[in-house]
Amino acid sequence: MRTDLLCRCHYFAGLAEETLTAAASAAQLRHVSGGEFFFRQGDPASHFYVLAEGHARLSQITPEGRQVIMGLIGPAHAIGIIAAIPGALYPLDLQATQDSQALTWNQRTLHMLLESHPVLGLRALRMVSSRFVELQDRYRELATERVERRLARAILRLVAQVGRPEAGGVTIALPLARQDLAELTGTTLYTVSRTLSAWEDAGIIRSGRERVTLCDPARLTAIAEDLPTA
Amino acid sequence: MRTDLLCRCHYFAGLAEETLTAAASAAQLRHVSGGEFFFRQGDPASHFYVLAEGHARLSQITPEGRQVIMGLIGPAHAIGIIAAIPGALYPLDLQATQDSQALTWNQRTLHMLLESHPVLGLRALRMVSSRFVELQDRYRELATERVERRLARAILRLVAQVGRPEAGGVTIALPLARQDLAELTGTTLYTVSRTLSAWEDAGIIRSGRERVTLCDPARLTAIAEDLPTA
DNA sequence: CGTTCGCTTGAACTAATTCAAGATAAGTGG
DNA sequence: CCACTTATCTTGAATTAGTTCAAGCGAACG
Repeated sequence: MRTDLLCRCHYFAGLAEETLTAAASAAQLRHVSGGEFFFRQGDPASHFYVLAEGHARLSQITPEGRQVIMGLIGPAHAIGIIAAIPGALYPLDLQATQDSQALTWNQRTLHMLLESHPVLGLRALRMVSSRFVELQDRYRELATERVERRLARAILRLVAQVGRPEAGGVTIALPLARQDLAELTGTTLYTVSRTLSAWEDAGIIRSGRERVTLCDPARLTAIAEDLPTA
Repeated sequence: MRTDLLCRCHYFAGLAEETLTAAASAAQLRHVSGGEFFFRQGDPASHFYVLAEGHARLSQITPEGRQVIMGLIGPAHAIGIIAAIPGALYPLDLQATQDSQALTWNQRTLHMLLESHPVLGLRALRMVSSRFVELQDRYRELATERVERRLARAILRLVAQVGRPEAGGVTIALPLARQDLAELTGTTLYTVSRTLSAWEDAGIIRSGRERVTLCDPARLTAIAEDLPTA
């Protein structure tokens, strides 16, 4: 079942059976309780992780103490390939938001794997590059777009990532506070609350305590893409 | 002299003589006139570049036509390692802002180099990772900090990168319009102009047409870091 | 010498933040 | 089961940082 998990993860998907079993058998299992940290910003990058169960939050904290969420991590996400680089430090926090389990490889194991399966090196480059491109897009959004549109995009992304179909809509299957959405989109909890309220009045979403259900994806997409609101 | 250039570039710095000469002799030289593009967003990522002479701008353009500058590139900067990934597309534009020359490797050459010199694979991962971390920092800045502070940081970075000492200060050795600074910091040319004017009145900088000279680095740093303005 | 391009500055406007107060919902313990 | 406590969310009102628009200046350039 470990190899199943690895298959679902972009980093390992489609690799030779032999590579997968080698990786799977070299992995250790680590459990982290909700609220605890897999690692902290500034720690030596000692381990590479593939989340097996639970959810976690990648975030940075500013010198003034304001938090910025760089990503929400679910099962089959790979995190921390930076551990392949000798001497590197983690650039952000990875905090479990629920009780979580992850497969993990330490630096030495990772190096052995990379040496005996060179394709993993190219995969690592591919993964970091694609994250880089995503981050660039978010940067451009933040630099040029209004809060409402950024929030719309964030919700669409989350629905795509962890949406659970339900009567009358798709619910984001994560406890997600207004504050979290604010830190994810670079705004304040008040603006998020106001915007969600407006969308709820318009019948685009339904929402409650730490919960958002998307009812009218087409209209939210129209907001995200600035299409005519016909 | 090609190997000299490579040595000054992070990607190749400190590698074995043999690797450097292999890379240098496999490279082609490409000339691009000011205003022309090395590559455009969406083009197949066919070449890896190390800029030898001139300057260039990495930028994205929004669907609405607003430009965001992701970086300013000078001699000895490596760009486009994404060409090592089969099937990848360039995620942004690289436009020469002056007549420029670059060493370049096409995909096939790059693969041969990477295969015969495995250290280059790790270097690639290291380079992308470190750019990723930088971008994360800029993202956090954009999400949490005011324009003045972001502008201060941008100028300090540029001074560090391409500062030329001069009587009474350090000048950014690049034609740099207010508009460029705006696109670099996610604001408008008007706000940049007002902020620079205020700094000039305060004696922190001197500035003119497409030119900025930093006179009082300490005070600008104080603004960037929000230190007491004693 | 006139035109262009980049820069400055004022004035009006607006999106978003901040602060404050209260409402709602979810636990907690008696 | 109910009162108490705590955390999340909502909403109004005041404020502000930054944008947008408009007009004009001044240096560079053909």
